[in-house]
Amino acid sequence: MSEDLDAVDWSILIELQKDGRVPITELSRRVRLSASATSERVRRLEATGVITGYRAEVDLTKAGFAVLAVVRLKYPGSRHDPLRRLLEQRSEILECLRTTGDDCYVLKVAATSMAHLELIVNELAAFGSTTTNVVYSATLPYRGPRPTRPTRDPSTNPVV
Amino acid sequence: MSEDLDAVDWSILIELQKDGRVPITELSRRVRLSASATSERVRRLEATGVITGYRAEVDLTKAGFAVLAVVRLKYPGSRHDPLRRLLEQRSEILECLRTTGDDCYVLKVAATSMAHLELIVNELAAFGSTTTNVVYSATLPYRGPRPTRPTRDPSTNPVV
DNA sequence: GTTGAAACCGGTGCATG
DNA sequence: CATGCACCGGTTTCAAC
Repeated sequence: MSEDLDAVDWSILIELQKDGRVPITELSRRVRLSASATSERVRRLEATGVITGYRAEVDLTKAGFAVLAVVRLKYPGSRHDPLRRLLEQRSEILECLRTTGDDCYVLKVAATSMAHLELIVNELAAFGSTTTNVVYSATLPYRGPRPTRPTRDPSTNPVV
Repeated sequence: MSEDLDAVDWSILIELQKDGRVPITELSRRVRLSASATSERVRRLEATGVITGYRAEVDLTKAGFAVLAVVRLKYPGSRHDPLRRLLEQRSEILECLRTTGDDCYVLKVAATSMAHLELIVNELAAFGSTTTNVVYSATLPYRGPRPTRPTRDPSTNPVV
């Protein structure tokens, strides 16, 4: 399920997450590797699915979405198809995570106005009770994963 | 604050959000525009900040993060600097949104194991009470914004 | 893993309509 | 905004080490 990544692989991932369009020649300089070796590493990261793709990042406000909200949905039923259909139709729903806990789903919703947000939340409320938090600002905008130094915490005991 | 985007601009944004590396020539075919006009549009979207950048997308599981969680933080104090410092240090925290409501912050945390997650949550708990939901799966993985047809909902009244 | 050289695209700039 | 062309930079592939 998970791939073995060495320090160089991580360097490459960090650079490509910062700028998905750096030329291989420039990337190879930054990771201190030859262009051909760098190229091969990137090809491998793509082939093994570590890199799932390259995307342009769009500023929500500039694109007309003045309101961002996190909506939690408590979904009593077990029939999840109707919700899936709503996710398809409603492009304002940017992300939907199924989670443990009382709230089965956590959604990220972009709206052009509070009235617009109300509309979406109304549609979601048809499925269960919702809790909405409007986002003031991204204290930390989404960033991709970075390597972890192996940690050993003495206060934490094994599960079994 | 927000830029005026016509249908062609949105076509371009949709394509570049799907594949941030499509050649201009291919992109121009998809949006049915000449290469030079397409190039100029893209340049403008970048210059006005609608497109904030291009990023490689990394699969969390393949990168060794078996556990993803949404952590909400109820932060009683008003001194937010210590939290900012933690966000800097802890690369496992992928995103942090400041929101309205009882929970001041919503964070996305990637961990290699439940023990690892516990470690991070312990650190966050130093700031306030936390609520953690572990993610089963992304019912809808993050997707960027798409255009909205102007909606007029009769059941919704103006704010003032 | 490195280096170097070739062939191939793709992007940019410009002129024209 | 479309078309065509020349120029240049980056990529890919291949060799040899």
